[in-house]
Formats: sequence, structure tokens, C-alpha cells
Amino acid sequence: MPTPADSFLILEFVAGYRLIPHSIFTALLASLPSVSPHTSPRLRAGLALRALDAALSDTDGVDAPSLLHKARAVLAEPDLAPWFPQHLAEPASADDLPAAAVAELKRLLDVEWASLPPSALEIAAERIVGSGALQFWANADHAQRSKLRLLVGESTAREILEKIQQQDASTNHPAVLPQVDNAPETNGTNDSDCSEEKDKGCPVKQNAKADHPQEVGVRHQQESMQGAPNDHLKESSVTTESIRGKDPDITSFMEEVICPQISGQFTPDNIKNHQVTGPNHSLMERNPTAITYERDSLGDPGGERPAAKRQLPAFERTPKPSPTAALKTRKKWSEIQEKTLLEGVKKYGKGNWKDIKMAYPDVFEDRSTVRPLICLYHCLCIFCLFVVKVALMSVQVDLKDKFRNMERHLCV
DNA sequence: CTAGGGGTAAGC
DNA sequence: GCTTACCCCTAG
Repeated sequence: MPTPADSFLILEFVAGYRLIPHSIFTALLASLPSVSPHTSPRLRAGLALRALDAALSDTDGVDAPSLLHKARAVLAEPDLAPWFPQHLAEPASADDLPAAAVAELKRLLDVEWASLPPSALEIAAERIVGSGALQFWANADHAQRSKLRLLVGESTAREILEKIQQQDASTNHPAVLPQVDNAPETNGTNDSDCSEEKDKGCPVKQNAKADHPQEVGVRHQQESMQGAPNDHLKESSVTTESIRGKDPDITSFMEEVICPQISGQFTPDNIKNHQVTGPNHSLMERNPTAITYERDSLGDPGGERPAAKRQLPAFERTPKPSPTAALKTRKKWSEIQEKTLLEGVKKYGKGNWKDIKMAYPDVFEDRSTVRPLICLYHCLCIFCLFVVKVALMSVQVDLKDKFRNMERHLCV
């Protein structure tokens, strides 16, 4: 599960990406650990623009004066007002022509969406596989390149290294490049996301080189933003697995790459306009169960945060049902699935759950081992380039558990 | 990735 | 109350 730093990166990207439906954004808010103390202009502006978007998009049976009234309320919201540019408030104060004011507000809103700064993920992606890739990789040492290779996939890594080699050859300064063939083996899931796309271009790479994601005039879905303006932005509490990265090496490496882009200044509980399910906490609220990535340089006006990174002992965990628990419906194993599982165990041996699942993809189709929310996170990360981290989370627990149950009851 | 101990809760 | 599906966690 994502760490708070991961959460920041995902939310910062998603909040400012208008095409991503607000329902998905709110679901992410509810499922990810607190991003405190990270914040950024893009995250703050994205949250504010989403709130205004919601106020202006509720056009069903709502006349222009009412729309304008709602927009004014959002613009005047003390927690949001600082993040709106001054000129947005001007059309909202034009009392004589509400329809024109609303239209102008929508136009200005489109402009604001389009002018949001790129996310830290996009910037990092640009450094790793975009226009800055050659320089970034050329300056990386062997260890760093290994990590980069894990992040971008073998084929993309090879592509970049070949370009560096060509560049060096043309300048008569042959570089000592790591042997690609000796690269740490990736499990296919990690690498294939990019390698399979080699000929058509890695999707993430395309993303890195793509235009700004914000597209003027495209309106996101806003069903879940129909709530009252004062609905607070909420998030779930954090469980142990969500605050502990599965692969700290890559996590810390990503922080090295991305952190310079993160402003990281602490923001009080001042952005509370998005209605989501879950306990009532602000996005910026300090979550007592989360590891935060505090740095001295972040500054702490309240002086409440300890300087050192905090690892919670097990007894401080907040027991909470997994957010995925409600999403995965309980499905009884069919006779065919049980027989196939036994056949698979006979053929591939007990413990080779991955092989068994791959051998009978149709039979075990509904026995997906990647939890739904992890899938969502995975998709986002694919979109943003960072696929390896999440791929490691995929485990063959369904097959293993079922076989264990069968063993327990002497079925085998 | 996997094993295995353990827990929770739905469904009967 | 029992079975079972699913989940959590740790260790290797």
C-alpha cells in the first residue's frame, strides 16, 4: 500500500488532472493515508478548482443567479479563497448579469485548470524518461541505474542506455555502461508494462512527453461533488501496511528523484471541500498513525511535529477493516475451480501459485490476487511511470488460502 | 513470491 | 456455531 509520500504524489497528480472523475479522486482520498505534511501549489489549487467546478457544474434545474451564488460561496470559503486568483472573484461579484458572470467564471476556470503546474510525478517522469533522461541517466552511478531500470522497465532502460552510448561514441568518450543483460531480473509484471510497448513507445514515456494533462473545456464527472460546500474532505485512517513500503529502496530512491519538486510546506486543515466517505479528517490533517517524511527544511509554524521520522510500534496501530474488504465480494469456489486447483498443484507443485494461476487464467479469472484499490493505485502508477513498486504487491493469496482450506479439511 | 499463523465476518 | 473466503502480518 502507498506510503504518505506516495499518497501525496498520487493525489497531487490526480487533484490537478481534470479528466480524472472526482468520484475516483474522492475514493483515493478515502483510501490513501494522509499526505501530511506534503502539499504543493498544484494540490491546493487542484482541490480549490474542483470545488468551484462542482459549484458551477450543478446546472440541472439551477438558474444562473443560484449558480453564481454557489460559486461565490466557494470563492469566499476561507479555506479555499487563498488558492483562487483574484480575477476569478471579479466576475463572481457582477450582480447585474449572473448568466454572463457564470459563463465568464467557467471560462476563467478552464484557463486555471490549463495553467496548473505539472505534478511532481510528471516532473520526475520527465527527468527519468523524458527530455532530461539522457543527462539524468548519464550522471547516475551503477546503483542508481539499477533502480532506474526497475522503475522504467528493461526495454526503456536499454533504449536510454543505448542513446547514451551512441552519444558517448560520437564524442569519443565511451561510457562504461552496466550490462543490460545482467540486469536484475524483473518478474514480467514489472517490466512488461513498458517493454511490451517498446515498439509503440512506452505509455509512461508517452505520458512524460505528453502535453499537459489538463485540457481546457473537458469537464470531469462530478456526481460526488454535489454535496454541501462545507462538506469536509475526509480520509481513512492508516493501517500498518499502508505506511510501510514493500520496497524501501525504490521508495527512498523515488523520494530522491522527486523530493526536490515537493514544496512540502505544512498546510493547516484548511482545504475541506470534498465530500468523501470515511472518518472526518482533513487531507492536510496530521494523521497520528502515519509515518510522515518530515524534514527540517519543511518548516513547522506550529512547532507540533517532531523532527525525526516516526515509526509506530505495533500496539499503536489503529485496527480498521481494509478498505478493500467491502469491495471484494465473497465468492464461493466452484467445483471446477477446486478441481483445477488440485490439478495445478499436481502439475506444478504446491506453492507455485503464480504458475497455476497463469496456467488456468480462465478458471481463476475471478481469483484475481490484486486487490481492487491496489489495482487503482497500480493503474495510476502505470500512468505515471512507477509500476514496479506496486507490482511487487501482487500475491497469490487466493489460491494459497483455498488450498490451505482444502488441506485443513482433508479434502486433499 | 510464498508459507504459514492468525483474524474477521459472511453465509449456512 | 461451523465453514469458508478473504485479509493481515511476518519471515524467508
